[in-house]
Amino acid sequence: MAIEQTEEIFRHFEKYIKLSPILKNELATRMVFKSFKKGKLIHSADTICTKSYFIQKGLLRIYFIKDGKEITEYFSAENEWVNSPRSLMQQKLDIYYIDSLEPTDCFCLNVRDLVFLFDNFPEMERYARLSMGTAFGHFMERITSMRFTTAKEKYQHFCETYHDIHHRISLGMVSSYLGITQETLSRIRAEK
Amino acid sequence: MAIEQTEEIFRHFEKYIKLSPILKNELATRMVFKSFKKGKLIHSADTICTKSYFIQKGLLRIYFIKDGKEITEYFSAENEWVNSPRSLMQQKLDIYYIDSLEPTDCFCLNVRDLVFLFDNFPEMERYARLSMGTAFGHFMERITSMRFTTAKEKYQHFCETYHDIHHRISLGMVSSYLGITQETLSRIRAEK
DNA sequence: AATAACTTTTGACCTGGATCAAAAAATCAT
DNA sequence: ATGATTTTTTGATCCAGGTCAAAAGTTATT
Repeated sequence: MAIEQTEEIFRHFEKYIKLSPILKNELATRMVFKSFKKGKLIHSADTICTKSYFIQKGLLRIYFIKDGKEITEYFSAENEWVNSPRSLMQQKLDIYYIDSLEPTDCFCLNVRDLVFLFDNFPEMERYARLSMGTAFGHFMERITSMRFTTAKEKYQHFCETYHDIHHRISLGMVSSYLGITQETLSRIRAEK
Repeated sequence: MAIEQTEEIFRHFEKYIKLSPILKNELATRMVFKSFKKGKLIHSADTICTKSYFIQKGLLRIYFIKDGKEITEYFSAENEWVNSPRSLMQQKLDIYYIDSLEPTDCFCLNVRDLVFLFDNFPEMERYARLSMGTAFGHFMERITSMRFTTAKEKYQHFCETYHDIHHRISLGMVSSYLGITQETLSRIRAEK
């Protein structure tokens, strides 16, 4: 991959670890740049996940299907990794689908390269541990926000968490993310 | 710490990584065995968390206080690590308290030793990454179980998740964990 | 054992948000 | 552009679970 495109993702890594020139080179060699147009299915639940995507620009949705309806698990935007976590790490099937809500540019690493990097660069293990810690904190906040809060408070929390992208996402996707109905969310939005 | 007591925790590590004799020795040297009687406050929100506890036997609760009431974030029992995650990792204050719901025996590692182990044993980084992955999966399941489920289904999911300990925990603590009222939980339990 | 201090259960009532239905608005395809 | 499809809004009704209150049961203290 052209080394000039890697600045952003390297900056992301360097929030957590120092990148040696050797590791930078290994990363740049292994990452593949990919563009998806809006509405593309990037990963399906009936395949094992073999790739992890780092979003440079765009917006993806991770969802599963319950009673025939798509339920949003979460959204991912710029500077975040996206994959089907259990499927990727344990190389088995899981319930999640991933699609693009906007035209999206990604860096893509396949599972063999990930394993290589973890096996040969301890700092990659550290990066993964620390960045997962950050994600963990967000999950705990989300769990807190889902108990003991009204639908309106849930929506407000959502707008804070996804402040710069909440207006790019359709009503139905947001409502299933929050665990409320479309109708209720529509009324909440109307009332101010 | 006496090396004979470490069998269980070593077995836990070895679910994820291979332990070299050197690492075993470092762990055994640094871990301190601690016993808490029931009802002891193990960590308070007004201190920075400096220790991580691995439960050998017993039951701990992680909670925070909202509107003067204790809200259970989660429970931890045998073979699990307990700490105030963000407080421990970032050495800053966070909202969580930890107390013992039963007499509890733990292995205790302080933050300096943790840092030493992470700095000197890449396999510890890997262990942390992989075991966090497991915890992550549980959180995702919990989030799913909290949306689109009735109070009864939430309680059933709780009983499955904490199958061998759900009867050891008081009503109020369970209901705040689930985000329902005590009264509702009492009625659910009564009805069969 | 008696008293005090929690914890759980039971009852009566009320409300936030679900459900069902259909109109209005926005987006897409030819 | 024009009709077709999808998304959002609005309305009417209903019920799961919240709130408040008080009784019953448990556990701890002297």
